[in-house]
Amino acid sequence: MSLRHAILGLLAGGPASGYELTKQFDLSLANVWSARHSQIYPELQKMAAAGWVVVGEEGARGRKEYEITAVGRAELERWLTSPLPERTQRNELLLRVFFLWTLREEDAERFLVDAAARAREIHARLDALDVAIPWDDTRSDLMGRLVLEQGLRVATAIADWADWAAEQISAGHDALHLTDRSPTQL
Amino acid sequence: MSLRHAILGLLAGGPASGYELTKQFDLSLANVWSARHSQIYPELQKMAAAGWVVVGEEGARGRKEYEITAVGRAELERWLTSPLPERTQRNELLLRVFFLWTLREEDAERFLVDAAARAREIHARLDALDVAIPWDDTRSDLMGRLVLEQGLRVATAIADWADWAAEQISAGHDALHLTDRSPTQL
DNA sequence: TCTAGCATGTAAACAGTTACATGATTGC
DNA sequence: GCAATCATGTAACTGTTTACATGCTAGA
Repeated sequence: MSLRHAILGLLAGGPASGYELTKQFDLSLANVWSARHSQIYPELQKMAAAGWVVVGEEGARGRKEYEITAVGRAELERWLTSPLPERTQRNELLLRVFFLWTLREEDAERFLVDAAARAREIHARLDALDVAIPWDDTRSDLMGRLVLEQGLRVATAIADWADWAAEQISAGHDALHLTDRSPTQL
Repeated sequence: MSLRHAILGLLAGGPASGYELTKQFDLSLANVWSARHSQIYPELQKMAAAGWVVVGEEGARGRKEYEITAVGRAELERWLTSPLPERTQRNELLLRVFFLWTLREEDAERFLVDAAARAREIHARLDALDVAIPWDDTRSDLMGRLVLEQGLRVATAIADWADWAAEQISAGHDALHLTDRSPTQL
């Protein structure tokens, strides 16, 4: 599970309350990982029980500030240097593309044209973010820029692919007559 | 939820048992969606209760063959033509990159070099798949090729990004001295 | 005969989302 | 006084993984 490590990573940047962590998931981490407060609060309790974090200052309105411990830092490092799990990442866009043969050609093509538009929207949103953020030359901001750059590159790749894919489909419909289906194995 | 729609899509290609569907998730759909038999069997029961599929032939060893119904086909079409949900897709690679500033520079760089190698492995695996599959000119195989092509393009984009990112990190360490961190907002 | 693969299921645990629930404080 | 927002939690439900559990059949 990565949620606890995401929290650990955020706390490595300084102590924070569950409320503040929730906001960081909605802002900083929005494009990379998401978590609701209803998941964060219980997780912080488990992490405290495991000794990865401790409650430091308790402020107004029941505010509890969590700090990362030495054990927590060690766990964060262990996680960062352990091999990435190679589980299949689910991709609903591609799942749908796989079954696009069941639609009429024009609907399949529209799907891909929409997908291209969506990818370009995401690119534009990330571009705007990049401009809006007052990046400095800290190492943490460098990493933020690296993350954003991957977002931009992948969005571009997907937009270009979707354009190309839409063409492949329309190329089929005025040239040869393709049959409806046959069992496939990707 | 997409699992039931993935199953619907597979059954649109012809009737199949839970066992056969499980194999299709492991083979055809491996790069796009995953599901275990322990999720598939109960899901088929729910789909049958909803009238999306029916049990047709029952064969040896308790084999039950499921067929998609007209209701199921309508639901598949509805799903394919409905807007893609825009939930944050979790990305553990980028999550880790975000916290790479907590590592020593050489470890952060190694992380990215490894990420580039991983992306190239994935690319090679997909390339091999492409060659191994006896594609025909059906519409379903066309869609399979589109899916595979996106995999190749995204893998390339990530490999190139990771090379570039590793350079950005090593560029930092012999030039200016970056401070350790400061609050960031991506 | 025995092994591999066919074939189906359930249970427990974990992860994540949505909804419910409550109360304090700051600033207008 | 009231609204916004700070602040924390729990419960119910859905989705996913891992482990448990069982039995049949074809072929070597």
